[in-house]
Amino acid sequence: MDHGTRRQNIVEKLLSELFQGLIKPGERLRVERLAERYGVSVTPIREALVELAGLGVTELQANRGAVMCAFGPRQVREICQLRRILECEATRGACGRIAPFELSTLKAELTKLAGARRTIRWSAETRRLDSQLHELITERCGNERLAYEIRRYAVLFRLLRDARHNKRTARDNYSQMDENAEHVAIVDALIVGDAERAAAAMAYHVNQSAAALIQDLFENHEIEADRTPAFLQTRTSTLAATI
Amino acid sequence: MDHGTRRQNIVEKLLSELFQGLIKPGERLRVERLAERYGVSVTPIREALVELAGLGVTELQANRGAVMCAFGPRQVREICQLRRILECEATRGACGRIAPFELSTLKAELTKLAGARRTIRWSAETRRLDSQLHELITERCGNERLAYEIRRYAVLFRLLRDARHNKRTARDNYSQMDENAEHVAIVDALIVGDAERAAAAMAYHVNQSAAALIQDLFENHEIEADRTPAFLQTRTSTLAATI
DNA sequence: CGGTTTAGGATTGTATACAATCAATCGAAA
DNA sequence: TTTCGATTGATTGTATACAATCCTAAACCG
Repeated sequence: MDHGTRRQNIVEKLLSELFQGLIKPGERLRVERLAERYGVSVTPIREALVELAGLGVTELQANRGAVMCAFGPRQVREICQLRRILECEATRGACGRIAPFELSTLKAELTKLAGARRTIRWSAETRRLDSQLHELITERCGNERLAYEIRRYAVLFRLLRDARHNKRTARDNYSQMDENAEHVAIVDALIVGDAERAAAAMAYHVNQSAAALIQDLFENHEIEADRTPAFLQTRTSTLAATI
Repeated sequence: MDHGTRRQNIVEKLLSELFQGLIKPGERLRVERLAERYGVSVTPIREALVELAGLGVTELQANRGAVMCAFGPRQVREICQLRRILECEATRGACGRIAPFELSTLKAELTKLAGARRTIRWSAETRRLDSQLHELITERCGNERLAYEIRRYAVLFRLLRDARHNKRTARDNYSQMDENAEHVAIVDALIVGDAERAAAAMAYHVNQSAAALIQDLFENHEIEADRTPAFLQTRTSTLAATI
């Protein structure tokens, strides 16, 4: 039935459970237990853990198995920061590599949507155009490897968004700031060929969605002190060791 | 003996062989053959292939195994471009997070080395300080995930440098432009806290080493036309399909 | 009483056996 | 002759059996 796709399925399931808080950071992932939980043997489980380690969400310790890495607001922020770095560079690269025709078509759809009533259909269309814009920029960025890394992170991002969706109540589902305006800003800059402005618009857009993500996923979460203080306070001990 | 580390060993060996041109792009990697070649069973081979797929050097096709991805000047350039993106951002982040004491110590070593005679010992010291600077910036960049990705790419980069070293004749081993000067420029900018100048210096440094790498690895290679032409020439057909 | 050591169980890592899938070839019918 | 389908061989993906390693804890000596 699913012969040949078990590893990928398990990767997605484990990621999803992690993002929903069902697996706690530091928890050991025992292959046998996971195998019986998902109704498969340990082989695809092990391979999934290797893949997850490549994504930086599990740590493989030799002869000691896999443990979940930390996951909280800070980690989400870091994921989004990395996504911002990658997508901004892709936007710069894509500038001048996308036909004006494509851009104007996209812009027309976006502006039409920006003025439309906010229904379920509107929300779905917004997400569709979001994916379309990001994928267009990714595939035209001129650097296959950059595109590959962006897609790797897109998986993480999509599952984070799903986790957010599961957690959210239906109340303010459409109250988010208008993504379409942010998209139009990106497209406008691409149309006139201003790479830096396009990158800046993309940075703003990614930061906005990052903030919304963290807000909804961890709104009742204890505030963690990750505004790192001046280096001298915390680094003194390590300084003595490294110098 | 090497119980628990076989996967990693095989990852490194396969990467090394790829970078030396012993495995051709598009070639299918049959697990059985690799298993007997390396004297292990197929299990660690399979896991290594999963990990390599995460690094973007193999492609896993469901029920059809793994094939080597393309590898040439273009791919090396893309790897280096990504490294530049990551390390530049890390440099920005590390600005203000490294104690002046550490920076001045490092600068003293670098300047001393810049004036020294170019012996084998000089070369080794240069590489040592190169690693030290990059690792310092990486671990202080303030973003654990960014650091993780940089280290992932550092593996690729180290093996590329090794492959270059194997290919190089002994002749002009030290004729490279002075890396130490580039390092001093980075450190200087960090000392005065100018994040953008530090990032620019890092960009220059990474680009220089990328050029040297490509030069030595592919000097007799056919020039490939990857200065992508205006989009309209090659993209016309796909345009019709996607719009 | 404290520290070291050494069985025991639990868990991982590796090898191997088996099932599912794919590609290629052969053959038969249109 | 060409095209469609079945068959077969090769190869992958999965399950399971076994070996190596780690963690715990109790026994043993100082």
